[in-house]
Amino acid sequence: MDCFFVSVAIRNRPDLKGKPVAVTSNRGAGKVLHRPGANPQLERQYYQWKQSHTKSADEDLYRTPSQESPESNTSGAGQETAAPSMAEIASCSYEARQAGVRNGMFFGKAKQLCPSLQAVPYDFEAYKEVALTMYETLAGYTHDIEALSCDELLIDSSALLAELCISPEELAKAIRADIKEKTGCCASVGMGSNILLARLATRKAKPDGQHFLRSEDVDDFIRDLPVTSLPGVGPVMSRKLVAMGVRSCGDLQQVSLSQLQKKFGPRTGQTLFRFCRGLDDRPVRYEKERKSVSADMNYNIRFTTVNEAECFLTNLSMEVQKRLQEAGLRGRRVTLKVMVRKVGAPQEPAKYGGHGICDNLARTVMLAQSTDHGEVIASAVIKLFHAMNLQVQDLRGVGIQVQLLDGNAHQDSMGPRKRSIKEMLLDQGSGAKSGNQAIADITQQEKTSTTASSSSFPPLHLTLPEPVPGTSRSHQTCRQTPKHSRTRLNCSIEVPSPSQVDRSVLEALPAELKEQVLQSWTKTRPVSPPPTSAPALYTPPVGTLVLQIPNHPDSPGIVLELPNFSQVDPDVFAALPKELQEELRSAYNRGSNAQLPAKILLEQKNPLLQLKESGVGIGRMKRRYKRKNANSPAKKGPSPVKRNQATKSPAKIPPPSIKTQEPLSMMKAEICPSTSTAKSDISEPSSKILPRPPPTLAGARDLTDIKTLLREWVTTITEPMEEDILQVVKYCTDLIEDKDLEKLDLIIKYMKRLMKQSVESVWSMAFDFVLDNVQVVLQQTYGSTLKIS
DNA sequence: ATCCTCCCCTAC
DNA sequence: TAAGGTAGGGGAGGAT
Ligand SMILES: [Mg+2]
Ligand SMILES: [Mg+2]
Ligand SMILES: [Mg+2]
Repeated sequence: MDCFFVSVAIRNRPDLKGKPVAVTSNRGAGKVLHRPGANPQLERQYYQWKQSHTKSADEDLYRTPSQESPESNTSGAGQETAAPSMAEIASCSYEARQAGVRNGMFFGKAKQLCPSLQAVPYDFEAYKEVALTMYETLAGYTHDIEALSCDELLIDSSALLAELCISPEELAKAIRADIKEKTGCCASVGMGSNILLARLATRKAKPDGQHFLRSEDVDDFIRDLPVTSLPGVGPVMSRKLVAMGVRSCGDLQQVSLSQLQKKFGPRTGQTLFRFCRGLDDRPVRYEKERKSVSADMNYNIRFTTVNEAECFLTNLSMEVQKRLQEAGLRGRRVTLKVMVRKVGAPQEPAKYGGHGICDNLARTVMLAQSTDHGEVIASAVIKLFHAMNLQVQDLRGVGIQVQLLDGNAHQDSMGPRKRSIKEMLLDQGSGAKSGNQAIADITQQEKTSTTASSSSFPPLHLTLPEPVPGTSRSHQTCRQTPKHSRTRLNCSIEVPSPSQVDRSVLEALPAELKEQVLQSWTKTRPVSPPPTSAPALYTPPVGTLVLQIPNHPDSPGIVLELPNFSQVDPDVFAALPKELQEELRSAYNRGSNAQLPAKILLEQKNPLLQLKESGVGIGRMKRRYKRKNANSPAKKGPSPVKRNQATKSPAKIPPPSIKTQEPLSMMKAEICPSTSTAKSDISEPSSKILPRPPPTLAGARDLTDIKTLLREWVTTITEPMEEDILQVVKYCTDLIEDKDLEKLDLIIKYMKRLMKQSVESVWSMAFDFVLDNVQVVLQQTYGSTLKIS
């Protein structure tokens, strides 16, 4: 479904139809008050730099469609008061796309591209209603449905087509008309003989269309598709493929299976090999067992004390408890995932409350038995949290996951009752795969007026299909068993009584829930159950759609597991890599994720040591890198920045003194109580008032020292680490703040000489990165930039 | 070999 | 201000 949110939003806004529209939290102008010191370019350029320098040799290269558009406005500089809004666009209309607007784009930038862009707010209740109506409508045709998201689903239509004796096109047409009538939104339908082809066809069908990709046309169709069209091929794999000279599916067909498997692993290699030929034997899975339940919050995470963090973890655990219980699940494995401000990244990212540039870490623990209790989860994650030894004030995101869910867990014995039934069915279904079935992938798009009342069920004459998909056999067999056997199957999962059939089925807006979780930790009220706001209506199991079968009002009904809503239109992420979202997840964090050696644990418990190290902000991290590198085939030499810091003795606890004595300079804010010491005097907010010592880079302050450091850095290392580059940027911008432009100028020039003449082009790019950021800050601060000869 | 853990990547 | 969520697949590398 593209622009689902927009389609829903303009259902009742005929004035907006045909206009560029975006769903976003920013209302209107696309400008916000400028926050001094915010440097929106840093994160963007960091990402771009990363992207280009990981792109291996090939340069010119393929860029994924829709990924590029000229932007880079360094503007916004002149205006003291207004900065472009960094609210993300969750969904935008096709008219907006025409102007270059993309899902995931910042609203401020979108406004520049498309000044007439209209912002409309989220409306989760309406999404629920439309999604529900759409599923209800389709369930009137068949139950051979796999729900992919609130706006997208698969239908195994083989049985239905056989039964109705109509063509796929006719079916698609009928379905689309029906959905449009009932929801006021348009749906697109793609059809093919397997899931892959149906999906590819859907892409072609959009917007507001349908396409049947016939088997005999597949070869010609697929040959010229970019590899990114294939499911499972995103930006990273695309780059890897491009590096091998593979850009299109046709190119990919030329690569041998063994080569693909060698490069991407046995499973992924095989999938690539098959997909690029249009082959796919995955069955449509009517019931998928959920494998994990989780809750994450990666914005507005700012803690100053361990207690706050623990409190938040507790509340988040309660949220997970709630989701587990709503789903009727329990799990035995708990994972804590955190985002931690990357060393060298700004304390506050340009985006308000955003997580900025981070490292991701995750730790997992096995429970004695499965649980759905928030307290148990909380105690587990708090232990994990302490084992991670983080600086609480650098925490930027937290997530808790529960896995190995009851009923899913056992591979062999027990648990499988539900499973084996399903697999039996699926086996039969997939056995029929070879047949002529069509799988439809429904997509909703546009919206007109009428809102379908979700109450009245269509007295459809369409007969329900056989419970078992596909098999061309048995016309009669199925005829008798239809809904009944399927219903029984579903009953084994969860059948709320038919009375609640109507709404409140899909999950509530996560944002609201999170808001409360956030509120509650603020109040440092440790145990109180999370204020389940709006406990208003009774809610049947989350994500479950209960449907009454048309001509059988007294049947128990069927249950479709619907995917949860996330906060954004599912399409957002398709266009997202360009924006900051993906930057976070992308790869660069090798090495920083290693488990902390026991020794570090000791250090952390020593407040004195901790203080010193955190004063510079990189000591602790550096040691981690170092140690990791020592164990694994090191690719890069140690960074002089590191070495200067504290890494002298690789294995021993470093003498607490060494380099760290004076320069507690630039990262005042980091000089905070240690993480693990439960109590420690707090001295932070006052830091702004203190006179600021001159900026330093890894402890070096004098020009000569800086130069020496830089020279050592560039000459002894083949590939700079991101965090070191960020350190340099930080240092340079500190110089600007310190008004020491003369020094800045000298250093920039020195760096240019060093880095631009390096044989490694990475260094040249690193310089560009640094310079770009320096210029942006200069522009913002002084309205002009540095001239570099 | 097979598992387990810690990721990364991708879809929506 | 902004509200950057949720889930699954699978690879790398170590443990068994
Ligand atoms: Mg979609
Ligand atoms: Mg937004
Ligand atoms: Mg793809």
